[in-house]
Amino acid sequence: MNLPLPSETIFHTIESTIKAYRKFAQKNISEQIEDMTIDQGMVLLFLNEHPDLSQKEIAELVFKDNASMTRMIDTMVQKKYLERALNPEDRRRHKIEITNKGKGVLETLPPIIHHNRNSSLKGITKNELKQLEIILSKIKTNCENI
Amino acid sequence: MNLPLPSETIFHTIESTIKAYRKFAQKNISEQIEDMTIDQGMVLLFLNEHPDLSQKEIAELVFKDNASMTRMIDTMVQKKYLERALNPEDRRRHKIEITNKGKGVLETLPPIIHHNRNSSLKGITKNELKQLEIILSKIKTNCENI
DNA sequence: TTAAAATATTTGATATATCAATTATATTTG
DNA sequence: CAAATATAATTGATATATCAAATATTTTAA
Repeated sequence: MNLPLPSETIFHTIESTIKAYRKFAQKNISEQIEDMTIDQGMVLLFLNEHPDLSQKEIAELVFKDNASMTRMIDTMVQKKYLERALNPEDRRRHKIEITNKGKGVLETLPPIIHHNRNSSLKGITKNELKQLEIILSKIKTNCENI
Repeated sequence: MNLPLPSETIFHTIESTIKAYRKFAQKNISEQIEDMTIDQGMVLLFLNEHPDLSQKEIAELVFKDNASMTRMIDTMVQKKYLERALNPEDRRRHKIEITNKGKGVLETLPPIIHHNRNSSLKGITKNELKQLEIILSKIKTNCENI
């Protein structure tokens, strides 16, 4: 069969790139904010912009499943970044509210993230980014429509 | 600050692509092999090609840390895909051996993986793949050298 | 309008991720 | 050589991933 090893494929490159970015980004966040993961930070950013998101919707935005999101929000509630309130409009959903501590993080986080994105994309042209987007989207579409 | 939401960045695209591929690949594997994850399959492929790999080396190849690899191999030993033997050359390392059951998987797995890679890359030119590789490597390098 | 189906969330079980500390063995250095 | 250092693997603690099943509520349909 002579199948190339996983380490010789583009999927390995994709995976190693996103892991390198996550590690880099996490390091820069941890230097300034105690006890805050990238994913928790993203949850805060999304909720800040779209306060009516349900857990399920947040889960999709950060690529988690519902069960993981339940537990992630449990943790963030424990750490006082979030509070769960009932949603009178639909009592199956919870309204997730950002606490003052969470709002504090939302002051500190954006410049860090801005720096993370900028420095990891340094030297990459607008056109390259566009190409990257196009090619990756093709792969994604292939995986989803077969 | 007006920071774009994570969902509007290239990192989101990268992440969603690799997740889509993993989901697609896992589905195709699960249809034919009971109880086998992509990562476990990769461990088998690497060990088959390079039988002297240490746990630490395997861990790097599949992007896990040592602790995860210890437990992953525990699981694969329990499921009879692998056996741990002592390595007389260096008794800190274990020699990981593939069982007959593991060898059976190595017959079934390669055509599935070949199909996964081929169909997810359908319609993508050699040149596009090369571009993808180049651009991602730049991002990775940026993340690792700052 | 009530029964059935759908939806959002939670929980349980098991695997994996991650960090720090520990153990066993090898290597280096004074 | 003996002590210090380095390396490979394990373990403990906690968080997250994933699937399946359960719960609560809402929507749909007979």
